[in-house]
Amino acid sequence: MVFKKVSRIKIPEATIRRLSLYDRCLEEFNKGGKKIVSSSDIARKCGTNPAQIRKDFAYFGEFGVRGVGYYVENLQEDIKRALGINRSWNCALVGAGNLGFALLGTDSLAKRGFRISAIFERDPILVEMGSFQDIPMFSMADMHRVISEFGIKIGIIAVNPETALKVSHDLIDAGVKGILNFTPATLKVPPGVIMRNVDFAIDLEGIAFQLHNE
Amino acid sequence: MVFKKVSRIKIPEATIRRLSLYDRCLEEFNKGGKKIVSSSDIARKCGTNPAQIRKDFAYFGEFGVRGVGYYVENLQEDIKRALGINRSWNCALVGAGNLGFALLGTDSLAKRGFRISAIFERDPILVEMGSFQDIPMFSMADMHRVISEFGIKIGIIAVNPETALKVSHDLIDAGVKGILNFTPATLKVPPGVIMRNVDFAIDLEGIAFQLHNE
DNA sequence: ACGTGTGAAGCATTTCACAGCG
DNA sequence: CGCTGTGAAATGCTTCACACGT
Repeated sequence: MVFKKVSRIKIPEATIRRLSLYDRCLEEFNKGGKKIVSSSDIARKCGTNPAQIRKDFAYFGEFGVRGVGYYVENLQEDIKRALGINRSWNCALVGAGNLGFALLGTDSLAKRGFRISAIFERDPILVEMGSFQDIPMFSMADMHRVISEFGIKIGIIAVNPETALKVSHDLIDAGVKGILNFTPATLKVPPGVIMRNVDFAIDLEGIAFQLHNE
Repeated sequence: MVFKKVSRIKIPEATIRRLSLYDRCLEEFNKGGKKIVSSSDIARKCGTNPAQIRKDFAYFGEFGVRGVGYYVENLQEDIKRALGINRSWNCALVGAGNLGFALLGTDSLAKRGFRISAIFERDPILVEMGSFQDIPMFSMADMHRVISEFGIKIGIIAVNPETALKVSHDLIDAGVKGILNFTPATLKVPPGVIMRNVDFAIDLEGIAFQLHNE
């Protein structure tokens, strides 16, 4: 197996998203006891085409064996390495409302290597509790100190839209380099900081549009 | 203003997403008392470029006035019409866990014309309550009957991943044509049914990838 | 013989640049 | 004159088809 240096080739955002998907598929193949898969196997399972998959891999190296296929376990390792999730990432959750609890309640983040290691919340009564599920909980005022102390690089904004702008500034001031924003607010970030939005309403609007035009 | 028939021209998914964004921006311009905006105004506010915006509009018609710009209110109407959200859509929420409550607790869906008009939940104790925030709550077994009676066309899956596959089948059987899936399960749908996935972990992996490569 | 890896072709989307119109 | 609307150019992404290695 050969692993390219990612160097200065621009890799399509779509490729990255698909790699995450492939990785999930492989998880299932693995559970099913499959040792070797072909690009067509993966394609069938996750609804892309085989050439796409091989091309996606090719950005990062040669992960397979010609005439044979891909060794499931090796491939998973390679993909994780390519994505940078062959390690654990500490995240800060800002906002302990229903959405925040939903994120804490699912294991799908932890399973993918994202550990929420601090919670920040406005409501003093909640903060009073000190922690939730063994994750320490702080007031908003502690954000700068805690995030730099913990060396947290990823922040998750799950507050109400009005507060989102201030929170994003505070996170960035504290040294966060990547933000996942669950509010519909359009937040601007300085270069060097990555920002990704999750907006249910936009997805629903996409659905509405399709249905609208039969 | 001229409004094209959407006819059989394929409109990029990305254009649809951006239109939703533009609409939000206009909301803010509107609140700020602005009556007329240019494509550059919108571009600045939501981080695209003016040509992109004009091109996006052009798929649907001529929304502006040459030499002048766009009348904010008219433009919003036109965009909503283009997206098919100049009306209200009834949705069914399946799963009344933290995530479900988070969706119910935010007004951002209602503000965009999506009304959750039925909740389905597995836990009998919750179902016993009969309703939540005036929205009737049913057991899973009632899904087929209620959805066809109410004429619901959009379903939101907010259950655990193991249950997601069955729920998707049940929704489709009941006549749902669009599904928003919050689980990481990869669900296949028959032609004629739209499926959109919301997967936080994939977005986080996108962030991790960027950070990983400086 | 088989399935990967990859240049080249094909398609889609974005950006440019300017004509058109108030 | 200014800003939209739009063909044409540029860019980016996906699919094809076949050489290559096992």
